[in-house]
Amino acid sequence: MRWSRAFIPTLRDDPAGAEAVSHRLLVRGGFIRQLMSGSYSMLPAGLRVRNKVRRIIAEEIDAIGGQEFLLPVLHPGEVWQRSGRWDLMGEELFRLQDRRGVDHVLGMTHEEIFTLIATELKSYKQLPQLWYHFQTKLRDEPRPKSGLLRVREFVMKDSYSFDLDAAGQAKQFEAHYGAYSRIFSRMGLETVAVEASSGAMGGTDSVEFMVASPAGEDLVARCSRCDYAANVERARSRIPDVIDGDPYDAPQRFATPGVRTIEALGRFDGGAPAENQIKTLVYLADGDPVLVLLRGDHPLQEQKLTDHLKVRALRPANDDEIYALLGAHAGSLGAVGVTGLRIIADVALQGRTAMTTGANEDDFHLRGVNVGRDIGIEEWVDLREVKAGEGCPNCDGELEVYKAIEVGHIFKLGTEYSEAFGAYVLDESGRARPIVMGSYGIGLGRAVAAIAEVFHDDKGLRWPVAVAPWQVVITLVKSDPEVIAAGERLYAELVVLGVEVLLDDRDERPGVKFNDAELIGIPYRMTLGPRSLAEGNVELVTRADGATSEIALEDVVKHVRGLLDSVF
RNA sequence: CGGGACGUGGCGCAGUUUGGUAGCGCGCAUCGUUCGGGACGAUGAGGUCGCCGGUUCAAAUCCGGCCGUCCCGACCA
Repeated sequence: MRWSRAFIPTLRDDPAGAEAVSHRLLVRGGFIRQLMSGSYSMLPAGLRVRNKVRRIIAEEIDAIGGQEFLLPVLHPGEVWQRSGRWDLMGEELFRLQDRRGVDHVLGMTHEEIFTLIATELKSYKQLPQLWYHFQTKLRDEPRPKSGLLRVREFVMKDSYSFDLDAAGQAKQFEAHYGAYSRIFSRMGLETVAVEASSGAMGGTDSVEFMVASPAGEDLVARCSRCDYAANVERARSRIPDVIDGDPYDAPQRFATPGVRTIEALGRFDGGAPAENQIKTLVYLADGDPVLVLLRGDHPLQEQKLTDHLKVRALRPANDDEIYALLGAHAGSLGAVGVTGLRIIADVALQGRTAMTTGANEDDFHLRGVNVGRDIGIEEWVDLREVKAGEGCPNCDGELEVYKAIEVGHIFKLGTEYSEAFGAYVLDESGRARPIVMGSYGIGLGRAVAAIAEVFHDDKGLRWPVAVAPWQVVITLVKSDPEVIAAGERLYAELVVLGVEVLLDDRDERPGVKFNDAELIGIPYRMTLGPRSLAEGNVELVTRADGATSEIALEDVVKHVRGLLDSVF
């Protein structure tokens, strides 16, 4: 491609308001343009990168037995009603009606439609199956952000596995685990596979592939010693026991004027340190009130609570709702003597005695509370959000916590969808069995953005060769006929070799060309000008490290073959 | 949905407080000089000032409503 004919609209200034580095650089480098909130056009350079990512994914999924499909984006609403997700998905699901007033859905994922096709499987002899497609997903995100990292419309590779039993499903899950590791490593991304919450996908087990990045929206807890890693939505940790004071015969009420916070009660004369307090939170789970108890210094991990309750909408109760339920305001709440309300406690409170908590009367607290004796706790659940520095649950190492981008997510779905749609096969004994499913997703745009988040410097992007829009740029430093001729010869040689080359034949000053090449991040630049030409050389500059060398023109082909060996 | 900010040539911004013929930088076009690290000069093209309504002799500027975008939070495979 000749740069003078290519549409690569680079910009000198950052786009207004853009926060994520990848977003700024992808816009400035002429890879993407925003159409509206959470919706982006791919420009030629951007599409070239995305297609590289797409091909890597397709190769690796094909390698584990995948067959490519293409399913529609427009779905009948009835299908989503049958799976139950018409109600479950809430406002994130785009819905519309056709001219006859029939409900439709814009697909946010394709479990339903693939399962519908899987109803044609009739025998265990047809299993296992692994089906996938690359298709646009639409999600009415409440807040799209960070450029391509969180959007309302994006293309995802989603695959679906179909097996006779859990053992077969586990095998396909493992195969995906391996394929995903290879996919991300081929893109240059270092990923950590973490235990994750399955959220609205349902199912039993799920693993996310995470790329450490300050632009990430997830928090990963990872052991520095063993291989334990989990999304904080799921992560557990080991914490030291607290030695409780002498038990009381019964809780003792005392006045705490003006004390409204855990911290204030810690400082209050006659109060208690945070780890000796019980924090009482009131939540509404699909409208039903729930009391949630944690140690005073422990934050609630809301996703853990959502997962435990298996509800759609969870939110903290507001002041009025709290007062109506407990007769006191936040800051003086407690669960002692409360009946008729669902009470869920974090496991760190198990066996604790001589605790202090609110008395459900403003400006009063209780001390000497024995958790097991004085509170009617029905459910003990791990609800605490782990902190960096706490102990690994699996070894004596320590956890670190860092931000990460979720670039892939694999799920064990079980038989939820196959049962809903009647996807059954007959087994060897002639018995009908629901197909055991898995689903596995990678968002193309998010992967591109994640790579950009990792591979950039103050000059712009530095694509790994495997995903670069072009592998080599030939920069003609002067528009002399000899230079142009030499450049075109070199260009032709490389094209024949199968190299993706951009020939910068623009009538621009060298500085502009160098800066643009660095901004869009082409891995190798060959500079050709009168100076090098006189010596029969080209200058080769590696974008990643700035390394510069002179190469004899006749050796270039051989040299490039060596450089790009890995992608040929 | 709560909080905050913004909307002015393709891009980045000033001008709004105090109403009076719309400006700057980059980019773009033509010519000339330059040109191995974002050149310089000259000339020029390009704007419904987000939209609708109101106030006024007069609105980018004041008032009301709406729309859009971004950031923080809530939310979210």
